[in-house]
Amino acid sequence: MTDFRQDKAIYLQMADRLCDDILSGRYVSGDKVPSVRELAVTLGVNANTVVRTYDTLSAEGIILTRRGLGYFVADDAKERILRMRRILFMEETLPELFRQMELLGIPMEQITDRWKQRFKQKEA
Amino acid sequence: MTDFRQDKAIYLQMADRLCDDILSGRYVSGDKVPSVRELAVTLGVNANTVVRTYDTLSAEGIILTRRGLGYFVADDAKERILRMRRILFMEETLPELFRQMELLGIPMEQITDRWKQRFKQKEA
Amino acid sequence: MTDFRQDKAIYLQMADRLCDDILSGRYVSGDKVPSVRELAVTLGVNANTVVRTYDTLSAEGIILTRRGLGYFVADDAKERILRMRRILFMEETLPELFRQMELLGIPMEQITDRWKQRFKQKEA
Amino acid sequence: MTDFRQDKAIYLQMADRLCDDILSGRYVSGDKVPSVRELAVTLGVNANTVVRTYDTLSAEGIILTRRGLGYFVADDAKERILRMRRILFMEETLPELFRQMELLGIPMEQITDRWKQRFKQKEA
DNA sequence: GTGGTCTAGACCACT
DNA sequence: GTGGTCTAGACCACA
Repeated sequence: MTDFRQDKAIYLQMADRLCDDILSGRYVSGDKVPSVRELAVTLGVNANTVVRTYDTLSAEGIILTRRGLGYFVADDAKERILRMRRILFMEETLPELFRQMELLGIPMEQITDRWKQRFKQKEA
Repeated sequence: MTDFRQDKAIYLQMADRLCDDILSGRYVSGDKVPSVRELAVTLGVNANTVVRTYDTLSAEGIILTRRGLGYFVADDAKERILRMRRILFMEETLPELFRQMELLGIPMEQITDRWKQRFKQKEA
Repeated sequence: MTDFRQDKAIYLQMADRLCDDILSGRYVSGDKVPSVRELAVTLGVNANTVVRTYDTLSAEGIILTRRGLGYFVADDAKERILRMRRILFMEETLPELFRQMELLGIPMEQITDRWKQRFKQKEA
Repeated sequence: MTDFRQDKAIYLQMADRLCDDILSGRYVSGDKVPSVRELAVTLGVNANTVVRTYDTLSAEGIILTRRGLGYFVADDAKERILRMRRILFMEETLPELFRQMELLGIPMEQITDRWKQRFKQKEA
């Protein structure tokens, strides 16, 4: 059981991670993703949990199943994820961020400062 | 049943909103908050759910109960909330925001632009 | 275990039946559908199987979940089902029907005759 | 891997197609059907899958194997297929069609219209 | 070996 | 009592 947060279902966190991996290029269209049993062992979760993750992603058209062969990254997987995530970011994350900034009295400069700091760290 | 997200417990969302109201000044120290029954009717939720909200906030020292009178906003409520929220913002919200920006390829300029737009709207 | 066909997953057959019931008006928008455990007992299947059925329908926007209360038929459930089914009928069922008719040398008159027979039976 | 539906076993879909070809006259009694390896390459499937298809059709008496020579269409293949398919059509396909028509409110005229359209297209 | 389905049973959170 | 999640383990079909 590797590092999963308590406040969100494991199968959803696994789905999010796979999507992250597709966005970052770790998996590209056509790639085979780990088999259900393999991933279950790797992450120390039950096979059914992996099944649920793959089921979810499959329903969203992000991965495809080929009988007896495994799950594969869909052709337009990255585009689909980007589209969904961008909508989520613009319509949920950002408004909520701004709301918090106003409530907590955090100025935009503080955000941009942190952003630059992060950038410097990455360079180093 | 007014607009609650389904991915988080209603009683926690209600607690969050009450905290928001304290931060925004809608309620100040010493104010009486709505009675359990009243709030239950207003929001269309079960009375038990409201009880749980107030229990949670009580345990955090944000509201206090006076037997037979109701719940009242604690003296240092705003400070307590600010402290907790700021930590949450800096250690959770912001890192996650930056991670998403990098994954989605969203530049900081887009964030600041939106921020300015929001500011203009508020003025108008 | 009441009458389920062998060639299709039980959870999908259950989903189909619920959709049939919505189309036929047995359930209308806002109606509560049987609880997971109740339906499991009624149909003699495992609760997890019912969960899977409801999960699927939920993902398709046909039913909605309210925490601690149950599953309810969505507002536009009937329209959604009709839309999906009609597309399936026109693009899959009908072309396949015609193909079979040609291969088997079955004339349209035979179909219409059967249809009329069915109609008479229903009247009686 | 040419266009196979995912809701039915590939080997069964291949069997169906071969039967279609026999019904349509593409293959007649005594004809040799493609070798396992050839068909496997043509359709991009595993050779084992083709073997399974031919096994199934052999068991149904639709094709016959001659050791060292290959598989050949049986004498009464067409009649056998016609008999099985007609029963299936009348007892399964047609009742289900009618049920769908009633549920979806599709009148028989719409079916006959489409049928005529299809006929015209074929003539042209 | 791969996925797909189902069962049994447990624990949790919410209403 | 309601749904939500997870585990354990089994059996099947497919490649």
